[in-house]
Amino acid sequence: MIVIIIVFKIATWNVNSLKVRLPHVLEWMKKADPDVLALQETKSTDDNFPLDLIEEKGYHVKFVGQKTYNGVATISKSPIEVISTQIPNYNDEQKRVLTIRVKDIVILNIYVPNGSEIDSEKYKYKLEWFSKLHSFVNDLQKKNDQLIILGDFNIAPEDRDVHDPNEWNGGILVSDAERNEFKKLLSHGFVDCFRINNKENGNFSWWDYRAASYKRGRGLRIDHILASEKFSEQCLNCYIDKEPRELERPSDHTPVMAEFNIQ
DNA sequence: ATGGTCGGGTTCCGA
Repeated sequence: MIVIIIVFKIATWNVNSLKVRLPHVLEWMKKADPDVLALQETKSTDDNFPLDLIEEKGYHVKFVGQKTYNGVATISKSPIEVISTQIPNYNDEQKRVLTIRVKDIVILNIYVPNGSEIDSEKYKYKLEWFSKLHSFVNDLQKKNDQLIILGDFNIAPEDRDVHDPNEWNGGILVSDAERNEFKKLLSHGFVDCFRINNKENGNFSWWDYRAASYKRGRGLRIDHILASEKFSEQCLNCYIDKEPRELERPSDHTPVMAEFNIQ
């Protein structure tokens, strides 16, 4: 009996300005060969989006941006159908969401608000944003079996995702309220792909630019790929690639990629 | 050691 495995690779990367990071992105795509790459913090208006430079490499891309802040884009080797460029029924000026379909897989690319400080206005916005996300995800689940939520969640789900849990204890990105939002996604039928096979601590996707955090290993795992439960059974592997964090002028985040058997 | 460094776009804000 011959078993055919078709591997479909889905990745996420907060690039912190696509204009600055496009060479890193194209180089990484050549190396890692993702079928889909979700980008956050493009910081590009739609007018200025480097559409031609991506399409001339043979990729498809959809994007939603704004001036100065936020912005998300999703690049794909095969054609993209856009489902939504926002959370429906949520009047939010900030461009943080892009939902697409590629090959019967629905992929929700999110840039979760950072939250700034506990109990700040931005923190309240982060929690409100999540409440709207949950109902959107619930709707998507009704219609789609193969569902991916990925992006910069700005949440380190557990202490093993934090370089020094005591130092971070209760702060932004690790507070109970934020972690509960992440847990709620898991309890509503999603699996954190990275944690299927890797239970270790010390695996991070973001290191602050300041205080030589990367060199000192002071990171957090805040970029995630969640798969709907049934689809997660097809996940073969999920890894964080630290290599781009070592380049000149790196993003403060590094890519995360999950591989699925779609046969 | 309670700071630091990026990016965008102006002379500061957000992360």
